[in-house]
Amino acid sequence: MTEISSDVIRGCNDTIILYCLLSEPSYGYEISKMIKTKSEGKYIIKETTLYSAFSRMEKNGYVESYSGEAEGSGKKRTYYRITDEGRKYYTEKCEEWTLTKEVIERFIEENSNGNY
Amino acid sequence: MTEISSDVIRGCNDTIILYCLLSEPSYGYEISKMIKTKSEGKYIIKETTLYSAFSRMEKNGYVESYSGEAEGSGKKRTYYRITDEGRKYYTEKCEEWTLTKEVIERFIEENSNGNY
DNA sequence: TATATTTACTACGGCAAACGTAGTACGACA
DNA sequence: TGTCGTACTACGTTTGCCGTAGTAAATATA
Repeated sequence: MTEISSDVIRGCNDTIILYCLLSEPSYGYEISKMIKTKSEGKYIIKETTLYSAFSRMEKNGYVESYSGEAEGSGKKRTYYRITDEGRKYYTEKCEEWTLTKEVIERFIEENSNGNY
Repeated sequence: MTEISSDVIRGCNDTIILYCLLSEPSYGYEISKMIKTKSEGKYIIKETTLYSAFSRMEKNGYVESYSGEAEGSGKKRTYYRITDEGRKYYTEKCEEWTLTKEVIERFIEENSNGNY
């Protein structure tokens, strides 16, 4: 069975993560669940990929981290909040995706299984 | 102005190049022209990217090279021909693209310029 | 005729994102 | 008591893209 291409997704992990932060701050584990759910189990982001994306994006000013705690317990988590720069970056990435996708599709031939 | 994402294209260069070889063998310079034309100038593949893709794909058995000469002159060129394995690989890559694209698009928000 | 541009590559090294492996630590559950 | 889920961190490898540079022949331009 065909699987997600990690080489294509490579250029989109930042976009995917930022999407998950658009409405409210979140943290690693929750985001990985969101991605799994939203993709209907088709894409499961690797932990190392996720956390390295966080630190890269924080360095670039697209997200900000703060320490919060899980409800009930006093356990700490690192939350991430998207910045204005991050929103701008997300928008640009979406435009870039649309353009790139259109170009790539000129070189893609859908198989004609669907012929009838 | 928005440009092609080389991080997204990264996973697709092999597919793009193989597409150019589907109908007949070709060589580096011609393929780079084909890509530029077919993408309406939006994607210009780097020479190093192209030639390293050739050697990688030849190593993997997706293309075969042979020495031919340009019409008129006795100048030599290296032509590439897609193999059966290469065609299979191309088909798989297309399926993978379609699946990956569908997943990514769940995390993309088109800007609403087009609202009317 | 001299020079620049186009054609057609090869070699080498660097970079960045993804990923494999491993390890830590705490809480819940059985 | 031990396993599973949660919530990470550290470290090193791989892979594909790309910058720079160089070669060389053919063709266009001055």
